[in-house]
Amino acid sequence: MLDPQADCTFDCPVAEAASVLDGKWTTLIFRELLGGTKRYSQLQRAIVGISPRMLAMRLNDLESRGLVAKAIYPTVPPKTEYTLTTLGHSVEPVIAAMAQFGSQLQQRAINPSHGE
Amino acid sequence: MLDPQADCTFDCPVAEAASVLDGKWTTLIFRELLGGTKRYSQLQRAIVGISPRMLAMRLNDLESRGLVAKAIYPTVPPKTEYTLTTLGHSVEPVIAAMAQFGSQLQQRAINPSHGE
DNA sequence: CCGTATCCCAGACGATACTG
DNA sequence: CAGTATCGTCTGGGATACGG
Repeated sequence: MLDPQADCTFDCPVAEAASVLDGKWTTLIFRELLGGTKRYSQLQRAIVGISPRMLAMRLNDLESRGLVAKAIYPTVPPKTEYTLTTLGHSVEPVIAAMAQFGSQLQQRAINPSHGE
Repeated sequence: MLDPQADCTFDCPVAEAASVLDGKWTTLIFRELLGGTKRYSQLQRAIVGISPRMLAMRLNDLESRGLVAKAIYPTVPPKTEYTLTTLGHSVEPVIAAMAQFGSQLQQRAINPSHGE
C-alpha cells in the first residue's frame, strides 16, 4: 500500500491524480464509464446539464491521457463508443472512496452533531 | 465544481465529495493535515507556491464544512493550529486512493506500454 | 448522431502590500 | 505569526450555432 505521506516535493502522485480528476464533469464521466461502454449520446443524457462542448473536451482529454478508448463506427448514422482502458479502470478505487466520503458528508449534514 | 442539478439519482455522494476536494490546493492541504496538527506557517512552508490568501481561504472553507478544527492561542506571538476533525479524517481513503492511482499514471508515463 | 467553432463572462487565482 | 485588503489576470466553462 502506498503511503499518502510519501514525498510530494517533486512529482506528487496525489497531484498527478488531481490533475486528471480536475474539471467540472470528470468524475461524473468516470462514474458513467465505470458502468461500462457508453455512446456519446448516452453520456450526454446521463450527465444532466453538460454541454456537448464540455463532454467532447473531457473525453478527448481522457483519451489523450490513455484512460479512455474511443471506437468510431463510420456507419450511418455515425456511432462512437467510449470505454475505460485498463488504466482508466484503475480510477475506480478513487471514485469508490469519494462515494464513501461523500455519503459521510451527507450524513453529517442531516445529523448536525458537532465534534472536536 | 459540480452542478447541484447533476443527477446521480438523488444527491450524488461523488459530486458531494468532489465539491469538497475542489480548489487548487485542497488535496495538498489535506495531505499535510493527515500528517497531524499543523500551524499556519508550517502549512505555508510545506505547500510550496501557495499564497497566504489562498491558504486562509481554503482553511476557512474546510473549517466551515466541519472538516478542519482551528485552535487559536492569543499568545505573543500569536499561534494557530489546524487539525482534521473526525469527519476530516474520513477523507484519508480518498487521498490514499488518489496516491495509488497517481503512481499508476506515472508508471505508465515512464513505461510506454500500449493500452487496449 | 457526433461533434466543433465562436463568443463571452464569473469567479478562481496570483501578487503585493498592509494590520492586529 | 497569522492573517486581510485590494487589484489585476486568466481561463474554465456556459450558451449558442453550425459542420461532417
